Amino acid sequence: MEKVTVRQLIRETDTYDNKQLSLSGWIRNNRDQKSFGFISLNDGTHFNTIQIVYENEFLSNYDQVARLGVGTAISVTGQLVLTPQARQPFEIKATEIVLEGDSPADYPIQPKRHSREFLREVAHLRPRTNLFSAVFRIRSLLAYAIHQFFQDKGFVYLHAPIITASDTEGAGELFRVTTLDPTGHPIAKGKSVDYSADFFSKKTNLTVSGQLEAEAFALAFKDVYTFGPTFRAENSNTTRHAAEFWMIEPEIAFADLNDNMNLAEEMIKYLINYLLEKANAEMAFFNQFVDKDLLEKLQSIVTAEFTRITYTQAIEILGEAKEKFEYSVEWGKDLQTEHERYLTEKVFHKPVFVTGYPKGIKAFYMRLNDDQKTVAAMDLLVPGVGEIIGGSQREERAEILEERMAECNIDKKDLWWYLDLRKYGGVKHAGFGLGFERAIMYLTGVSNIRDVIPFPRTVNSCEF
RNA sequence: UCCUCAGUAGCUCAAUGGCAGAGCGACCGGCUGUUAACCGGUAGGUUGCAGGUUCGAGUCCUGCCUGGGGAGCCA
Repeated sequence: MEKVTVRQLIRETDTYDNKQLSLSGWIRNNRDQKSFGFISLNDGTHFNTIQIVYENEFLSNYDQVARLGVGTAISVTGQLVLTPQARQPFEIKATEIVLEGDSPADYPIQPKRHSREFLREVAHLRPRTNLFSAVFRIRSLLAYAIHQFFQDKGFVYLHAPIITASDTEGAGELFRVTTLDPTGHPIAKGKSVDYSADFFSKKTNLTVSGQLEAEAFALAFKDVYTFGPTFRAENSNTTRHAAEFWMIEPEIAFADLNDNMNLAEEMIKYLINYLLEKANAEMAFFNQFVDKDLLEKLQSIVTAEFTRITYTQAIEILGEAKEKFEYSVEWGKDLQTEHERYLTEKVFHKPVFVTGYPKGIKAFYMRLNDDQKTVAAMDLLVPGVGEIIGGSQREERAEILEERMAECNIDKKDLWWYLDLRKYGGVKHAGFGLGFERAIMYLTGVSNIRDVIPFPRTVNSCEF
């Protein structure tokens, strides 16, 4: 007897027509009648379920099977029969159904609509629902697509360190990493902490970005990317922030801001095309139940050229807008969420790159423009999510970089190795960071970051 | 951290200050092709917690807890 998966049956239905086969999975729904019944079975290999038909006549344990509830694991032996006139293209006529793992009546997932909030409380069971089955298969596919995109271009994949000693970027609060015992010596109340006694003999933290290390590798391999977890201990309670999230950070040498934007745009389009091609069932589901305009929106982006404007132009557009903003628009101030969303959703209706931000609101490593006032930064704003990518051309001129570090109160000694990169064969280079979860949100229409991370870590929440 | 809304059966939600309810799920029964089936019945409650006002509080007041949404910060 051939063991098959739902995925095989759906993809190669014809080759299994009328064949005897066996498969195993979990019951999504069981509808019994007097002498026959129907089970919707999902085995995890495909988004869709398949229908198992069972009849009293052929099953010795009909009464037992008829009582099996949602979530029960079973193995089925039977024959595949085409049913072109029914709602499903084929079904399995069971000759044997074996109980593998019972699921009692208090199983929390029911064949009905649940709130996302409730499902977060049962994060260990929610991947068995349609929505989360689709989300997490997309997450897996997207990770693969990202590797394929960069690997096809010859980029080298860099594993940036998770534990670092550099907290220079100022990107929010850090998670301290220490082996010191907080209940005793040498952390005494009211005294400063002696980190020389700590594991690394210095203050260390979980990384907030792999960018600085990626720059080092870009100046050896030319084109590199990181793809790994990053951490922020920021007390932010929004649908777009998590304490632990993944970032993709390509870094390209002998390249400027335009090359950087071209890469970002090409990557976004590649990812959309990849999903439209490889995740039909899931994307159709999102389009039907999560965001009715999703497919239309994504398809239009694949063919559209992303808008590119400067920060100064953005300020002008916002200044002339009839919209009333809560925060004032003024050159030198950072764009607020409401401004970003207005630009991408109301003015351009597609992704927008904003470049050339004032140096005062951007990080020290971004390359100073000739006007001495702005830096070669870029943010990619997309409808629905806001900022999805932040990047820049890096400052490759050692003197100017040191000046900027001084302005930003960064000690040269802490980043001696970063300055070395300018000293020895330093060239112009650029890179950007893409929030992996934000990309998933954008591509699926799911609006809460807690619903695209398998077991999300947010403020006050680290169950599972 | 700030603003705001909410918390009632396992879930999704009702209930003018006056008998705490429905749908789904569960359980029992019915049904010869169901599609989150359908039909009949049964069980299921410390109304988030602690106080207060009132003849009477799910409902009003105070404090706390938890969650959602928005903002800041950012990816």
